[in-house]
Amino acid sequence: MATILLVEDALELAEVIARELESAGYHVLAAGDGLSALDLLSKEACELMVLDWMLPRLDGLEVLRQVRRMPGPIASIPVLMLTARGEEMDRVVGLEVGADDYLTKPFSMRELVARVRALLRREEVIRQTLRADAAPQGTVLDYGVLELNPEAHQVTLDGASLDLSPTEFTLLHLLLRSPGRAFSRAYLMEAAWQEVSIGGDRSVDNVILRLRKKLGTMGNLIETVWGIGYRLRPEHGGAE
Amino acid sequence: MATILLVEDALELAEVIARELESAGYHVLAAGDGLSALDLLSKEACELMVLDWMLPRLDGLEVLRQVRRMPGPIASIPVLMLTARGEEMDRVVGLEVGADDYLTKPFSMRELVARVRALLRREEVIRQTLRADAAPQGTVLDYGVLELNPEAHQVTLDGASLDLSPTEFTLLHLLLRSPGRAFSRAYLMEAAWQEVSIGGDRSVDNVILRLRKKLGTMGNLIETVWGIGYRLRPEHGGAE
DNA sequence: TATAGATGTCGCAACACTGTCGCAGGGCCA
DNA sequence: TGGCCCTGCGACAGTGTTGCGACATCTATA
Repeated sequence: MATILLVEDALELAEVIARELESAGYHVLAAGDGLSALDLLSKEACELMVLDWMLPRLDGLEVLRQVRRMPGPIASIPVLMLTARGEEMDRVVGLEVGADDYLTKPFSMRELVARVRALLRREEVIRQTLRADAAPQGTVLDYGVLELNPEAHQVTLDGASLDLSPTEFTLLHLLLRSPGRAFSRAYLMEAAWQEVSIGGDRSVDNVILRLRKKLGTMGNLIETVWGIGYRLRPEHGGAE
Repeated sequence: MATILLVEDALELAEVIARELESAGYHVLAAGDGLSALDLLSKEACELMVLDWMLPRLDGLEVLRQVRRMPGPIASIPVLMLTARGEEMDRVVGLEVGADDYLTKPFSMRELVARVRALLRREEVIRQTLRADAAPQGTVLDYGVLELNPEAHQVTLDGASLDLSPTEFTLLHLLLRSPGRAFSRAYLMEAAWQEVSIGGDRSVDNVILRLRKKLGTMGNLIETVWGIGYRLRPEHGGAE
């Protein structure tokens, strides 16, 4: 699981947050001030930083600045800022230095975890996008009797042309690029809709439903991963 | 490597972005306001523009408008717009003015780079395809009962000569060169009109409409790809 | 300058797409 | 086993897209 660097000087709050994140399945490193945060960051591999605005020795803003100036990929680590005051000024400054998201105290642990999860997910979407981008775009994807041609924007099933709507096409394309991999609804939402999902992810369900219907007997190619989302049935020898 | 024009008035953010883009291998030019952006753009060769929505002197929207009105190919430069979370600028508004993508602050640097790369890549693909499509082709194209002779600038349907207007001819020629490939309206616009489409792509519709009409019963050779554009029905054994 | 053909724009109607809802069925955990 | 949550699925309404005729504009030509 992902490692999160928590930078918070208020000990009690730090403990609560750490516990919460850990029970959400993350590995948490904690720092009580800015300097040790920077120190830790340069030594340990972290995927995300939760950073309090007010810190002893080196405040959050300054930490953020320095992080962004660090060499290597660590400089672009996603940062979730915690700020006590909701004053507009603070936000603007924070954002301009390059925080990825912010949360104003007081906040619920539920919300914190949600934001963290969202940030990490977005990061994953980005990584995938970059990878997909490196591959030739117009590649025809083959998957048993299914064939998807991005250039012609067309899908054929067993040679017969399938008439898919844009959304259906995008989603199938996504699934087809990583057969066997399970995608969460939220992930699919962000990747195919380019939007942050705010609840109501039944839209994804519906597209899947329609896709399955159009696939007819091949509808079972799309498997449901209970409690998670969907995936394309891993392709194994001639099981058609 | 590609040159990117960064237009952002918040200095710190601009620096962070510039550093990030540069370490991603791009050459970055920076402007702090709209006027200097336009100035720079007309003097230097840039492949992409990252444009903040809120700018002193001339806001992003206006800059974009003027850019799109500039003479020459520079008008079609890909633009990635930056907006703050508060300023409700939807995809809709952005796309209406002709932004190719947009990002809402706060965003991660990784995401920015990902988008930039995606835009440049898309542009590159389009350029290549356009070049290929523009290559002189003297070959007579056959497509079932349709025959197009570029030299004679003539089309015959079932042996009978078809009277096409120049635009209609160009468009049909384009479609005919890649049967089955789906063309977006924007692409057709660029290819046949040598113009950047800024909305109003109903012109394409109309040419298609007229083409279909002239093709008579064969009008259904040109298929509509919903939400995308048009394509010539792939030619394959009597699947009518 | 008048005319005809070519081409872009507009508006309306038809249609496709998509998100939401409610209900039913089934898996998961205590 | 019972309750709860998740998923499947049909229906429906709002929205966006396309087809198409009508009209305005532009251009070349006599």
